[in-house]
Amino acid sequence: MGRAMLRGRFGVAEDRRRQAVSAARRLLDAEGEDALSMRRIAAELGIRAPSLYKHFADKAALETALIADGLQSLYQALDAGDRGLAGIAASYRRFALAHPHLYSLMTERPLPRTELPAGLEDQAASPLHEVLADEHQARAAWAAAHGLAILEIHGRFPPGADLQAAWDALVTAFAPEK
Amino acid sequence: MGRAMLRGRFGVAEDRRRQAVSAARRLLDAEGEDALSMRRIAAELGIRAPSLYKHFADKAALETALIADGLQSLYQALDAGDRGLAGIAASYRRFALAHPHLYSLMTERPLPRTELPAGLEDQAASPLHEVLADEHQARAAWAAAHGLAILEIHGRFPPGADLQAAWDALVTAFAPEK
DNA sequence: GTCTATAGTGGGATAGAC
DNA sequence: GTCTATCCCACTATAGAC
Repeated sequence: MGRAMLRGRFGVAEDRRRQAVSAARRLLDAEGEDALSMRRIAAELGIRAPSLYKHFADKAALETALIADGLQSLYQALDAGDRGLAGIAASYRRFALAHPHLYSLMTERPLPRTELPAGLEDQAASPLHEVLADEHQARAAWAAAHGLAILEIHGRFPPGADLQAAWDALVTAFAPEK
Repeated sequence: MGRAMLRGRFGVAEDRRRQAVSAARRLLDAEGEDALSMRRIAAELGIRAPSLYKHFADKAALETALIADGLQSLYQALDAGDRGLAGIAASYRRFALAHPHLYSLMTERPLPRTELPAGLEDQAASPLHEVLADEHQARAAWAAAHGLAILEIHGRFPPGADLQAAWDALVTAFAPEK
């Protein structure tokens, strides 16, 4: 039995990729996007930056893996929570606020669609589409949730604003039973 | 009569400030945020980067002036258009898509409230508050408009998606007469 | 108010040895 | 697959002459 099998589904190289993505997520959560340099990520693994290029073509490839990881996590968060519109909204908000820098990285740039695992984007969106069948309504509702989340992350609402009330207003506005 | 009076309301320094902000806006519109360096902005004026520090304390101060200029333009766009919710939405979208990099700069970071002209933020928000009196609804509607605009700017919707239909769904969801 | 010169920082990425 | 050494880049910002 070769070593590869003892390591399970993936070889060493794949492990390093996963480790690098985890390290990048830790850095992002703890220190924000400025900390996301090849040097810092490598240091988290106890190696030097040039070694990362044996596992990722360039920094963009590492970021794409990070975005895919984030989409997976977001889907799990939505899937695990309450299935109604209010529940989805609550899970979405909770995820965004728990990982603000990751959430920004995931949403404030074009999606590298061709580099992502097939179906991942649709999977992450599926809980919302299950409760809002009309695609235009679903897009508007997603945009509204994203807007509230990202504006809250960036501290754009007046200090002391009751944002839960704003989320409630969003849910009411798009409530399917209306 | 001194030279200052011949120049109108502001002196030379103030002119340079305005020129720098205009140059920054041109650069942003034409080449995006990466082009917004002190060197590039100075070059647009035919001077060197260090000279800009006679007019702005640091880069953040220049960016704040740029954001204030953008808020002013946004208000003018909203004020000049149709006053209903649909009209405001249309003007908002048009402004964001006409100046995507400026719009990103204006919204994807905390607002430097204490450094902005007093009342500017409220003025920009006033057209929406005139049509949506409930503050929670107004916040949700603003977030929805921002979400649609910024996601469209970043190319996050599926290619070929009918985004006008999504904006229509937004307006319908928040329509005051409902 | 502009200039030149430069300090100081940090980044992505490659070459080639082991 | 990791290392060291290094390249090349770009940026913000300051000092001091004019």
